[in-house]
Amino acid sequence: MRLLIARCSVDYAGKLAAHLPEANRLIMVKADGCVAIHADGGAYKPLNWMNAPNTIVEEKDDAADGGGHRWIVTSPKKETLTITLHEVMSDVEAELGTDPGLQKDGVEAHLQELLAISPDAIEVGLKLVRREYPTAIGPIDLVCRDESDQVVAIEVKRRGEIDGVEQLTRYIERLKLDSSLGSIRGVFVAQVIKPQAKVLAESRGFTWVEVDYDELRGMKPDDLRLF
Amino acid sequence: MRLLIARCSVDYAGKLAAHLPEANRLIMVKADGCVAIHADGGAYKPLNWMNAPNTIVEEKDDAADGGGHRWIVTSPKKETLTITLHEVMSDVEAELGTDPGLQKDGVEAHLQELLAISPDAIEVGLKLVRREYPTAIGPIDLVCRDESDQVVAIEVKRRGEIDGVEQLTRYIERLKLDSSLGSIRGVFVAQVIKPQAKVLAESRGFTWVEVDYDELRGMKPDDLRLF
DNA sequence: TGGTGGATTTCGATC
DNA sequence: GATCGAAGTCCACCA
Repeated sequence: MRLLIARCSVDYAGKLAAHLPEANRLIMVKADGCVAIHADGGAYKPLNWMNAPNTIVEEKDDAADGGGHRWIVTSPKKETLTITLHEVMSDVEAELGTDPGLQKDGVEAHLQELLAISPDAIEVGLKLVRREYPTAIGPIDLVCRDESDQVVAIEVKRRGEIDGVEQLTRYIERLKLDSSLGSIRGVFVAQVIKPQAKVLAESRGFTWVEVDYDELRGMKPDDLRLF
Repeated sequence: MRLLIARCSVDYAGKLAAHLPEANRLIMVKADGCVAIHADGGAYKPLNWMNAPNTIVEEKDDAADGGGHRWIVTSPKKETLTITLHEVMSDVEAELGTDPGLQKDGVEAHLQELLAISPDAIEVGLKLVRREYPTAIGPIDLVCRDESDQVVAIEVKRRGEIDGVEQLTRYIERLKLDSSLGSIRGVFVAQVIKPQAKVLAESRGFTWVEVDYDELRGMKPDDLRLF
């Protein structure tokens, strides 16, 4: 990884066109050839970047002031990032090696897994029929039967938004084509559900449930915990 | 901005739980207090991060090997990032100042603007009735009338995906409540439309059109160009 | 390799 | 401050 702190200006031409006026910034070049240009603020997203694979050409540029030079980064997809270096304040290079990677716990997949084990957390008496129930337009997160044996289609999200309700709507629509299942109802489950999504769910005749991940995890055997 | 290259291990507890085993990485601390931990590859997204605002506490940690120390980053929202530094290979600090920011050209707003000027690019004979046509569930990008004077509702996206078709569906549904408009049809317009979105659009009775941004821009007066 | 859906999405506009 | 939609989204999974 190479880290350059420099006064620079930048032009990008590719999926759109973008320009950065001259200012002090960090230019990060990773081992895989990807380039990112960071300002001193604004979350983790760089102002401008080029993903790998890239070819980076460094050229002396007499036109640039301060005897500067210029980096031209090009990707196979006709994208170009042009970095004009006006003044380099720092230039550090380091070999980091490959990263063992990130272990995660608490994403949607885990939530779905926990709910498959404990459907009671959604609604008392619910029994799992199938997880990832296949349909022509994609799998339904959970399909259960309630105490009165009615089929219940369940869409699980970490954060419940309007898209999730639309998704559930399409699934239910699809399930209803299969007359052998009897009448079907939908439940929208998430850790947090936005008000608009609640309203849309209700207007579609679905119920919604907000569940607590830590409580759910407390319900399951410890050996399923990652750490 | 402070840039630390170090052998470190990291734990995050917040919206989820995550762990990074010991390895060499870049730790970036920006002026606004946000922290990002980068590996030497993998686009611009860091392995782990904490957005501003944060408080960073550095503590000597006799438990850590190599006489290392530990950074504890906490946000007001009960998130915690714990960075254990085993060995610091480089430590650079620089004042970058505020950034003038990025100028963009070619985003959805520009596409919509261009299509409002040249609806012919969508379909010959189309005439604009209104841009951002208001409805109770949000504005319709473009409402036009075709050569036979039928009302045409148009949803514009940079990239056409299934969500955009759903959006158009809701708008048309809404417009049909207003009987004064007569019969209405929908057109889905984007620079690129995914196959699934094409199929869904057709099944909803909409037509779809892929338009070329550069060609469109060629049609409009030069003074509207940013650069 | 391309399509699809999730994300600690981030970011900006608008209410 | 909450909400909503766009994004050069990134990313993993799966066909």
